[in-house]
Amino acid sequence: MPRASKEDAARHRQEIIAAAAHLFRERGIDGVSVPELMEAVGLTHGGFYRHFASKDELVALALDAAFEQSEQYSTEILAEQDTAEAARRAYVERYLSPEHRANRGAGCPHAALSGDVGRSDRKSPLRGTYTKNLSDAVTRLIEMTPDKTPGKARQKAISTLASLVGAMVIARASQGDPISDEVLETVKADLLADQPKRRAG
Amino acid sequence: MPRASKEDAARHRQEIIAAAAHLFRERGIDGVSVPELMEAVGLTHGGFYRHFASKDELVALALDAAFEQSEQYSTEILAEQDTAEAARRAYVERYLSPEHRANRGAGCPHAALSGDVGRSDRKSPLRGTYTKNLSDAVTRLIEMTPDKTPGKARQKAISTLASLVGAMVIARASQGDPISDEVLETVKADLLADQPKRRAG
DNA sequence: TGTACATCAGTGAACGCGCGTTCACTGATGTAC
DNA sequence: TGTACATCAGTGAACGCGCGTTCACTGATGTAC
Repeated sequence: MPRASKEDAARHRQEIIAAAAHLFRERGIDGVSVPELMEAVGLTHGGFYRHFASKDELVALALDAAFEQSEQYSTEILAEQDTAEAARRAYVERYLSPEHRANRGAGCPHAALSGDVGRSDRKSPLRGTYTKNLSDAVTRLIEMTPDKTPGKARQKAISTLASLVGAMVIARASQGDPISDEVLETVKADLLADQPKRRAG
Repeated sequence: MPRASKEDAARHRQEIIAAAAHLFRERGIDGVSVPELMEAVGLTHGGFYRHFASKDELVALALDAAFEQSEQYSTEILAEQDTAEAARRAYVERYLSPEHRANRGAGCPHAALSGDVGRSDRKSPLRGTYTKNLSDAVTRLIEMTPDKTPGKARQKAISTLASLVGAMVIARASQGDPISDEVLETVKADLLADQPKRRAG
């Protein structure tokens, strides 16, 4: 299969990025090799460098793609629900579900790749991609926060994100043990409880 | 340096485990090679297999050592403080500090290694080590929870752990950007707020 | 306590392997006329 | 629209490299007498 058409080549490029976005979340960046990625889309490894200057370049693109997919997902939830409160409830419930725990490759990039990004070089382009998408994730969570007091909504969004990511990371590491389900259920109940968030009396 | 004494050999073994516990947290399990580990304690790589059957065996021992160190740390805090509430406050403040964010290698194993454990083989011995230490961490956090109602205390401990781990993982991935500090500060404030946790009425 | 010898912690070269990357090659695609 | 040729997406062998691991060797340690 020499010389694919422009459209085929463009499609291949997108397929490689999509496969990388999935596989990197599933097995970590170092856990997926260039030959594996190319095989995943039905090509051989040699052609990789017609599309990307290096694996690092693909990593940045794949991280962006993973975040974009994740953003679409939460946008859908927001559109499906009538109120911010309902959207938040639906989001938290799906986020802390056994399905999300099992489905690393299609799940939240924060839960799947924050560890890898946190270890990457301080001036790696991954950092910029990550922080930009972190801010976007917070913004989307603010839209799901009923309390629209500017500062409060942002604080609640950030705390919610931290709880979600922490719970998922812990639940995945302890998967197979009953404590894994307990973590998901407990944090879910905590996040969905009617929290007045101000002093009771 | 052929044939070290029994005591030297035993000390070397502990040094290798300690170096691994530190370096694995800092750079990830795959990010540290056997030659690097041996060099870190002043030996050459060949002698590694007089101490451990494989790198995997060391990984399990190092994970255990990391958790033990972390447990000692929280035991110290508990001993230093007069009340459970003060211990919880001190623990949360130190956990969500810029120092802990910077000091991956000596920090919480949940924040540093949950990702790696979550990706490891489902029947890897790492899993057992992880879940055992997760339960212990929850138990210690229960001791720091003022509300001693059995169920409530455990729920709060689990939620607190998820928030801490999530905040640290996100803060490390976004380190260098102002949002990293914001995450630490916001989650800290949230965890230390006087939360009645029941309906305000 | 002193001597003779076996043990084995540590050395460093070497192993097979898979990694990221390069490159000569192929031949359908895309373009110029 | 048809022909001639340049382009370049994809192939597959090959590169240097570092990985985990093995192994023949060294010589101080530890033991038996």
